[in-house]
Amino acid sequence: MTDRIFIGVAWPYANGPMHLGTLAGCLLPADIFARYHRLRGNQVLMVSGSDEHGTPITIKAEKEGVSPQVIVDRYHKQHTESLKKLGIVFENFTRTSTDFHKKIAQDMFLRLYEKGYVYPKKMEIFYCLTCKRFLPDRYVVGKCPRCDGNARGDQCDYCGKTMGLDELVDPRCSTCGEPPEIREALHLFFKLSHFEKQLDEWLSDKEFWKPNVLNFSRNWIKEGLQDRAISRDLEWGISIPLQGFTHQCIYVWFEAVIGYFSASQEWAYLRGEPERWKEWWMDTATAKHYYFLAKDNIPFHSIIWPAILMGYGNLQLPYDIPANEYLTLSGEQFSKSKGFGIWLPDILQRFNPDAIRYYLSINMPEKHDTDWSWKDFIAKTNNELVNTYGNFVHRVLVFAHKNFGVIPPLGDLESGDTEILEEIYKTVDTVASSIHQCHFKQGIKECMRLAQAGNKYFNDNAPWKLITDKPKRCQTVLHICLKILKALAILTTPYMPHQASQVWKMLGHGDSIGNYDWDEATRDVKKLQLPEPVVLFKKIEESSVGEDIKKEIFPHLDLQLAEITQVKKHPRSDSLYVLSIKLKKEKRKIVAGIKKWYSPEELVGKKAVVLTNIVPAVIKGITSHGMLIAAQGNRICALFTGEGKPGDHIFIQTLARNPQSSLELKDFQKLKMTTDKEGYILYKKQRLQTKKGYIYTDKKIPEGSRVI
RNA sequence: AGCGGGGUGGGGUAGUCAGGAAAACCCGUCGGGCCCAUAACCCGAAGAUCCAUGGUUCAAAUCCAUGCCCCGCUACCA
Repeated sequence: MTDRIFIGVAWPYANGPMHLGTLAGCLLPADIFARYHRLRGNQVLMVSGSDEHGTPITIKAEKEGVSPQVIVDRYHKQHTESLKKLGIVFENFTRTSTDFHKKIAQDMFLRLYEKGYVYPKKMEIFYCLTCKRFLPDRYVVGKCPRCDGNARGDQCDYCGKTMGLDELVDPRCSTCGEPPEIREALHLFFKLSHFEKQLDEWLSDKEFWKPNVLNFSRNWIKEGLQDRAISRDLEWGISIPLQGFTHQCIYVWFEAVIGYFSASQEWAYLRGEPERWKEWWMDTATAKHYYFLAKDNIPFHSIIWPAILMGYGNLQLPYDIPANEYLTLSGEQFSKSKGFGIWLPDILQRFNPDAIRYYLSINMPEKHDTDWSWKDFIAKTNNELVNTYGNFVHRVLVFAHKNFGVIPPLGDLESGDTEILEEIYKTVDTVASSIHQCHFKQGIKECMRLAQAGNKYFNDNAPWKLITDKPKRCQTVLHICLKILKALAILTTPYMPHQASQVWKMLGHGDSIGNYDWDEATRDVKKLQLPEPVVLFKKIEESSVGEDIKKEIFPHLDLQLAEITQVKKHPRSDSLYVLSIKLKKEKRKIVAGIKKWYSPEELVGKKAVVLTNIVPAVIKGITSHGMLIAAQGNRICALFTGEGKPGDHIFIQTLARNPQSSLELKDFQKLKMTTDKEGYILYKKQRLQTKKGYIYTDKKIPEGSRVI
């Protein structure tokens, strides 16, 4: 019997291009899952869309001097194109700015209001007189009353103190810099607290969830659910359909999740069967709802969205939320707002989408954060995808095409044959159950294992000898190899759909692999004419990511941002200082020869770049545990500084950090780093950075100055 | 600070929830085979006190406790 599978994918925000993390954590697992279920003959409804409302989009539009609509149109189009290239297939990928969504979001809002789950309450908010708008927390900056550090909104960046609006010292609007005033405003609150018990009960039988998702959600409830404001003073959003509130908008987190519901209805409407969505949302017996998202989004889907659905009544609740962890880049986190990451439109231009899908599948952040490293991407693509898998497909097809031209018949079986045949059947089952349980990494690994077993089988039987000695036997061996290929084509379809259909064609099928189901993987191979095979995947040249990675010593450096806490003169030298510096946790002493250029007053409190893993050196009697990095040119010396906290790592995007325990000075001196005309520090034409931004000199210095 | 994740051969990971025979996989190193294939494929070898200490057990990488060290979140970013 067929199941109905609803798949909701977290809505990518339309203020910039999508990055790899979204693909790895949300889109790809969802697509694998959906494709698998479609192959299984289940009815799949997979929806998502661009999340197009909210302040960040307004701000971006203002910066560019265009209307928000221009921004969201641009990125929605770009998102759609990226998805198409990647082969991520939705039943409906829509956007939150449609009238359709607006109407349904407002209906849902009203229904909750009518049932008493939404109620008005007064609250205090910052209002900027210059910008003429209310300011969300993150758009107010000021000083922390406790540590005097920079604080944003209701929390101090530095010491982490949370505070009320009135506690923030010297608050400023982050856009115009003017002090805002506190205004009282009437807002609408969602009565989340009302659903506490109901949610707890609903979660009680979710033992099959990923432990982190379940524990996180249960803890949230245990700590007590607070009612949340769901109205905002914005012009860019869905207006609240209530008298007295029409100047306000529905808060985006509230409105965006409703998109799952509206996108389903829109899908039904667009295909001319406007009632079909009910099969997924109201037929609670057969429909299962899955949501694919990243860990930061868990409570919205495991608490708030279910509460909305409960409040609305009679709608299907999530069945599973197999949330993923994060994908990091060279060990640092992706960030859309900081512009740090790998963007889908960019990487799709450079690499085969199936290669990207492969690497992200085998390296998926299912249980913990995983790292996208360019080096590893190249290694896995070349060694596993190209060599093991691609070459197996190729050698079999080339051999069969050259010697037979058709798929040869199966003769008498030997023991090795039955073994490999069983291996096929076993793999088909394990891949199925892996995907079924959302263990995507395991599934693709099983596919690779079968390809490897195929290689072994091919080698052991040496058909290139059999072709002259025992042609009949050779036919059987090749028949079995082609059977493996057929199974692999089906099994890898969810992971790498493009190559799968290519293999399918090369096996002599005149029709699309899309016409077949999962069980086709084990059905007999027919005598089909084989076309001329072509290569599936080409190796990635190391130069295509721009670096000679192997001899690279840059990754061995452990460069960190350090705060200088104390400056003393070196007792035995006129040019040296002894600096106390603070890293993430530890404190160190380092000796630096910058007395000529900096006074102690200038240095204390400064953030500077320090090489922390250099072998400690005794300099005129004092041991220096690290080395201050500076640029020198034309008799000027400058230190480097940048955004971030003490201990933050400094790196470049294309090389993963891999610090050695101790680095010789001469190794460091081999590296050529220079400054550019804007004062950024370059290594191999790339700027060094923290995750918060680039590293730069603290004073003007000639372009091309050596870094020492 | 609070919350979450992690520490497994030289590098990268799996295994840990439901404790049990030789700790699995990819890369790298060394040796061998093969030569159909994208200089690819196959076999073998070296290499791990599975972070530390203590505990539970006939049996611990796996369970419990404590400690050390990394990383992330606590931003309307997946």
